[in-house]
Amino acid sequence: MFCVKILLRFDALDTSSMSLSHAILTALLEDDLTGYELAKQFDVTLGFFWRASHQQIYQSLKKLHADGWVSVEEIIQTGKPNKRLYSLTTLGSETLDIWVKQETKPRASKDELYVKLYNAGYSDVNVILSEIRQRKQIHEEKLMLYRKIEQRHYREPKTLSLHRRGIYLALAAGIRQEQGCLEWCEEAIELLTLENN
Amino acid sequence: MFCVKILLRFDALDTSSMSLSHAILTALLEDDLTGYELAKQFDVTLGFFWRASHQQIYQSLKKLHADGWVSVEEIIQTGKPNKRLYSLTTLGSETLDIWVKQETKPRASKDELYVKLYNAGYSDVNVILSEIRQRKQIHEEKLMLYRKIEQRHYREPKTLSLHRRGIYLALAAGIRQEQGCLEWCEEAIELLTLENN
DNA sequence: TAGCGCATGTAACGCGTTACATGATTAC
DNA sequence: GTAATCATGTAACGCGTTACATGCGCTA
Repeated sequence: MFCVKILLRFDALDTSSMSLSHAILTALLEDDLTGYELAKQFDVTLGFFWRASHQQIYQSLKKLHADGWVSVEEIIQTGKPNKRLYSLTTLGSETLDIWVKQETKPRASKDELYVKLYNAGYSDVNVILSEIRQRKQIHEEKLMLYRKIEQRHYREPKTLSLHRRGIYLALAAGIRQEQGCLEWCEEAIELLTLENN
Repeated sequence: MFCVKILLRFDALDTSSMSLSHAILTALLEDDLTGYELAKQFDVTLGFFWRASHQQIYQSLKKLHADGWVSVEEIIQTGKPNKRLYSLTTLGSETLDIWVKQETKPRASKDELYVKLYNAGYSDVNVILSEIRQRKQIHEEKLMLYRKIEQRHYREPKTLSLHRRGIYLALAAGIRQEQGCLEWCEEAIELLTLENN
């Protein structure tokens, strides 16, 4: 008896990962934007949930353009560098739609701080404590920012359009998360400040 | 006028990132383990906060060994493949300690679901909704698991040793997170099920 | 006889970060 | 004179994922 193994490779476009691309396409849904503007956009709204550096964005845009998911218009400027204004193509929005409809598994949020906690008792707790205190402050600041945005633009979520409700929900997730982290920091500080054992 | 640029590169060991390595070292604090056992370990406790596949782990172990942070003992077995049992070296635990004392910025938890929410109003909401419902179930299951562990081993955190308090706090963070996500899912389902607009 | 558990690995490839690079204009 | 803003990029490198590979023993 013998056995023949046949290996066939279908190197299809990997639409499943490449999430930055999809985040960019999403940002382009509402507005045509340049790479520079996208990078700024990612520093605020969308970037709360998906960080990206300008280097990454320019690389992605190049790829998105090569794949025909976005089109470019070069805008000549004087006194400033020229711009490249990107917009969604039909193919692009179709691809985005397909992606939205695909399932995505939640990726375990990796946080080194939790790994560090496993070192309590082996390493100096005060160092970990001071890091948690710092974290607490960060979460407080973020929470305040999110709440401010909520107050300004999303006071009555039920009256919003579907699209704005989606954005509100992303914000709401951020608020809950920061709130939870904040409370955790307080619990952690209390528990680690107790008389040692 | 001219200008001479001198570029010096100090390619020091990058101790700042490489977090999987540190997670492995942390796991080795308590026990000597094989790669296989580590992979299983990462499927439970530590892995709640830092996922890793066996491929990654074997690669990291190789590197950790080359750097002298762990030592190996080959264990000959019959009927099964041999094992390689790893243990922390003095250098390894020192390096770990240095890492713990370094600051780590919280990495924005990337979640594609939030990006997808920005597509509400452009793409089919029902698809997003059903994904949120699925998420809800996942969070419920995780929460139950975490609570079970809490009940079993961490009922009175204040009486625990420092080391166990650290682990409890990691667990507590997990509980809060799942709880928060769960509540968010409920809010989202309610808001997106409303009469469309 | 098919599949799972044990146990270890290699290879390919994409994502993400950091460092480096340019060059004009405007504001302090 | 210094720094920030506008605007675009390249290169190097490590992290993470997926696919592929091996091979014995036990159990349903």
